[in-house]
Amino acid sequence: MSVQQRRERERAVRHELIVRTARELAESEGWDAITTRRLSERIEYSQPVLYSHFAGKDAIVAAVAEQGFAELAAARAAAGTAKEAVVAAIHTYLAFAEANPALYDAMFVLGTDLPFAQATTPAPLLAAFGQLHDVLAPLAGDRDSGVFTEVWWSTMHGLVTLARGGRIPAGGQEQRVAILVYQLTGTPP
Amino acid sequence: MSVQQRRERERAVRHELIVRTARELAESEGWDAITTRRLSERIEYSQPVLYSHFAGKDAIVAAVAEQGFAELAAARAAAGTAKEAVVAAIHTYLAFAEANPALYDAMFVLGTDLPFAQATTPAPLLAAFGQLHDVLAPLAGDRDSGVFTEVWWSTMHGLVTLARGGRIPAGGQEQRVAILVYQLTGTPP
DNA sequence: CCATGAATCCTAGCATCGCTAGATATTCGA
DNA sequence: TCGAATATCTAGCGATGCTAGGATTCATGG
Repeated sequence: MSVQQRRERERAVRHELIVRTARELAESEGWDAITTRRLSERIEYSQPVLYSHFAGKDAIVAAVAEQGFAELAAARAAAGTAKEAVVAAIHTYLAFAEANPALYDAMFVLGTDLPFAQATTPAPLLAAFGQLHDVLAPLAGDRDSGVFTEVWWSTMHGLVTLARGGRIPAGGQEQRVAILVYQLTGTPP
Repeated sequence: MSVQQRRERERAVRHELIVRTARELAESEGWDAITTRRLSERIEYSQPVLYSHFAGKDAIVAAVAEQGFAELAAARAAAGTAKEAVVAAIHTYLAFAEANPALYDAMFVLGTDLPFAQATTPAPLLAAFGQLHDVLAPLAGDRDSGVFTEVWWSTMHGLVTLARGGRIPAGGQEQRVAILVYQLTGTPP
């Protein structure tokens, strides 16, 4: 039985190698540059090996995305007052997106058929949304805190994607965050 | 000289045919289903004809996007009070995105190398942003109205893309708009 | 009215893509 | 040490965006 265990261990290592390599490659050259051939070359295996681990390229992207959900959930910022918590959460979110653009795309832009807000939604994703909810809920007033969170998440997501696509100047995010905080808390940051 | 004029006219007609067909095809089957072969078959010309009109597939998408900018700018809503104008603008924007998902993607999601907020930015795009700015500026208070507009545009864009990707339930947009209006104007819609 | 030159368009092909079938090499148990 | 099962690779399929070069059409000058 030990043989099989070793093999499963080796498979798991290679599985992780594929995900890590895909992420590194995407982060350095963008998802468009990720082809199964280049990826297989990087991990020093042939193409079909990828398909013994994943159903297809989309599944690899999804695996990278899931890593991202876990990391985003883990990037919990230190919380002081309610307002400080909101400011910290916003900066954490935007910094995460800026530091890991390809990862962010895998999570929130690509693969529009991920199971979100469903029974099969990945736990780390629920955790990440839950953290944002916890921080924003105190500011919701008499409005539904879940919908309230969705709206402000949309704002942050819009800021990230519009800035990344060059639709709004990439440089002015601080000013926008200031307005965001003002709008949320009623006072400047 | 008349011959050349007729030819230019025919070229313009075919140019418009390509853009219109690409848009229809994208709207009915999604941009992923748009290939140069399928597109050329639809217009009943061979593939290379496309390249005599456009530098490549991206340029065709960009041409479709530019149509969208013009239409969005033309979809100016009737304005009453400042608040009514804001509510109308939000609904106009979201309705536009919902009615023309592929067009919206061409405008704001695909082709991240479009010239936005630059000297070469298409005039209809500036017009569309300017209209949004005119509506939102009265609510900006002491904050920069341009940045203020960018933030709320980001919110709407986030609502559109997250809902389209299934990240937030597609059904609850009305509730989110209500919160959006409340947050902007201080009173429920 | 015809031949010539240019403009126009299409056939055929290239490199690359995601993915897969069948052959080959490797490894383990008896 | 040998046979069987497992693991991996080579080779290839259909489809992609895009392009070169030949064929066809067409206006024009004699």
